Amino acid sequence: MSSARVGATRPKSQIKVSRTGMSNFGSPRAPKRAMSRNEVVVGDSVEAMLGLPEASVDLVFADPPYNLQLASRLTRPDQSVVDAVDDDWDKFADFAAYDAFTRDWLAAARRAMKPSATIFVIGSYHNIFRVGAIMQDLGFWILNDIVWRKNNPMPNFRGRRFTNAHETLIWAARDASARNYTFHYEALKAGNEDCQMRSDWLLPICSGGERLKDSAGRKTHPTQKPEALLARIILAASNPGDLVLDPFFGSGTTGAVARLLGRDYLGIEREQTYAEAARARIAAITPLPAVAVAPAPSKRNEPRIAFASVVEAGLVAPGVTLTDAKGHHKAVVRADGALAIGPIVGSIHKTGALVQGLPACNGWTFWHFESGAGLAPIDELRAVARARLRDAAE
Amino acid sequence: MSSARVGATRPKSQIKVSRTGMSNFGSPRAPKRAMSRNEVVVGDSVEAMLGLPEASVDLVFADPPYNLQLASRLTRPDQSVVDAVDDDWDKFADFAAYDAFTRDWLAAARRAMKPSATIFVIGSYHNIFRVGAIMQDLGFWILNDIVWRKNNPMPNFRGRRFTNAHETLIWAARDASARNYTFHYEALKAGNEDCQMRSDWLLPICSGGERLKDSAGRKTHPTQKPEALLARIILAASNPGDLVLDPFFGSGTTGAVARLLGRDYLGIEREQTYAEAARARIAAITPLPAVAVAPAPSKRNEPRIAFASVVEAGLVAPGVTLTDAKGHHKAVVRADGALAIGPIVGSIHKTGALVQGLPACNGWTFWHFESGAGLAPIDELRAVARARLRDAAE
DNA sequence: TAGACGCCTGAATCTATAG
DNA sequence: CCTATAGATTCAGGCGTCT
Repeated sequence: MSSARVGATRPKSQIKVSRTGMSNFGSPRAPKRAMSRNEVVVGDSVEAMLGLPEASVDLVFADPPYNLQLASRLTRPDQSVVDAVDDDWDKFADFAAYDAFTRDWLAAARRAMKPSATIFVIGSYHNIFRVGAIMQDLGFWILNDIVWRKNNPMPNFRGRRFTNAHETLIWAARDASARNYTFHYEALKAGNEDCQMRSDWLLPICSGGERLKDSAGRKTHPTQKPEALLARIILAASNPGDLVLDPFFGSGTTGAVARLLGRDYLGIEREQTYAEAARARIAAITPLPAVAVAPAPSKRNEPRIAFASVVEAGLVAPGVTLTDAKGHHKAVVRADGALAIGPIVGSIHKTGALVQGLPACNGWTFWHFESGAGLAPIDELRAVARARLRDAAE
Repeated sequence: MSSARVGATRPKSQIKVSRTGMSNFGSPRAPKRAMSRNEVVVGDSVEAMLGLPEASVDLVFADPPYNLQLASRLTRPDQSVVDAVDDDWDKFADFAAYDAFTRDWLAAARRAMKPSATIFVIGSYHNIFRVGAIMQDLGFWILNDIVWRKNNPMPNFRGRRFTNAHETLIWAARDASARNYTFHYEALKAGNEDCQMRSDWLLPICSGGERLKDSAGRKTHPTQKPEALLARIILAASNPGDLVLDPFFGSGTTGAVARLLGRDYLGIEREQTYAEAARARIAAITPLPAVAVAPAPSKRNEPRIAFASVVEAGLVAPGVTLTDAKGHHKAVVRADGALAIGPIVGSIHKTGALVQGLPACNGWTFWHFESGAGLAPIDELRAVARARLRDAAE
């Protein structure tokens, strides 16, 4: 079981952290080396991703430069100066240059993704529309756009716009045909008052003790993302032991949360200073015990059981009459696992659909048997069969 | 005053509603005719917009086809069929065709916009990224992206994605240099618990009595937008008497709300059926009285008053000493309306900035005078001067 | 020690007008 | 176009200090 790889089985001292920069990453023509995990590579994102084996990554989180195009300085009403993102890495000559940059890194990320992998890209209105269009052009299949609503955003100081109170994430599969991507629907629902998790997430910005600062108290990275955001992403769309790639690693939130949650990570960061801060940050993380991060069991992942095997196992005898919950419809269990309604014979699903006049029906929940304590769905018999299957496997 | 044009001054019988289709709208070479208002034009959006005078529109709301790319029909868990958008107007051969369509209508809309006009475009993840990128390419300047959070979205029936619980609006000015666009910041703030309006709006979807239905109970239009959404947009970004253009008029929500709020509208709609439903809907609207829709007064729009004129009016005598709210700093009023601090002479703003060591200062709120009932800001004297100005004008 | 109070800060495309 | 100047403009939360 993959979650056995986390926690106590992977003591801190065995975490390999490369201090050699990007020496292992050459041009695309360089021989492919074995997959490296749990490293922070210092270097260019595109080059580094092209050095990875194709189809080797389970999940990508990317927080690319936003291309903010800030013209002048901004002061608060009290005349204090807003510490804006004016770093060189956020400067692009024009939209064409930003688009070319975006196409390059997205194509390289897509190449490294397994066919079942998905990608999350975060951005603001300055860049997210270009990013999304290019993703569609490259063949990514958008699954959702997600809104990170900030409960404590910076206000609009001039009163000329709406408070910019959110950022946007695009969640996409590698291809339109991908049907086997990881999405822990049930776990998210269980953790959300038993309601489906929506596309709008309310989370505070990264501040307080979580925010990395240097010895002088200045923030280490201007755009550090909150761990809660990464935790939701990683829990939703990956399994323990999966490899999470972050091509714009920055302060390393992705790596810190991946390690906490028993996932492997691979970070790429151009700035040596950020990479070093990220390594130290991640090294200080104690992974959660495996039991805390094991994927919740979900109906979808349960082994499939034929009704025939329920009959074969003696859990219900051939000849027994099943009914719907209200006893309106009746059908007889056949020895081959089909049901008979008079001359009509069909699966539990087909017969259930037939008597209701519907195109489809889940027979496991529609048909009931007399359990001794009243009517019960035959799904309960399936649960017993599954439990026996598990016992036999151990 | 422009708001005098609304309400009782414009009785229902005078609303001109064209029943002649797009006969007045020819090729761009056709002679420009007088601006038409409060009409629903049946025809192609691009052609109709190119027939409008340049720079004639104050606000654009556009709800273009979303290019949903639905592959097959979707059923709910109870097997009922979801009534999806599968109309011909939402079918495009590929992204290139959708992009070309989008460029055309956005360029035509931009041409019709006054330099001070703004545009709202609504979409979902299927199309909004392409729309936003093309808007930037055409020279629109994005002011905000706005998230319409639905408190009652359709659930995700397959449990393979997050509930798609929002749609995205892009709010943009015609040009990056536009500084004089309409934005009723104070009114929005006053209606939002005295907090600035954020970029995430929580509104229910259009249902119940608001939803247009035909005699058989089928919804008239598959994507009718809620009036509350349009009301917020129109109230935020237009003034009474302004012209609001909607190139994809559909069921006419834009027109109905514009008429209610004392704005003029111009709707363009390709389908005769929708246009007729929209006309009937709008005709049934009674505009609100002018006083209900008059723009709230804002400090920004008050006439400018020089401190010299406050002195000349005898509201404060030369030689009087002003202080800040805590009495730490002192300055003497000069006969010419400047302040003196020892040998230093400057405006109320410059001297206020100087004593605080700040680059700027609002002298009206910084400097105080002895009012008899304690210290009061000289802004109160300005208010008196303004009131006298108003009285004199009447 | 708990609460009051003030200071600081966050991915920001953040003014209007006169001359 | 430009420059100079008037003057309008912020919310939530963390943290340190004071009472």
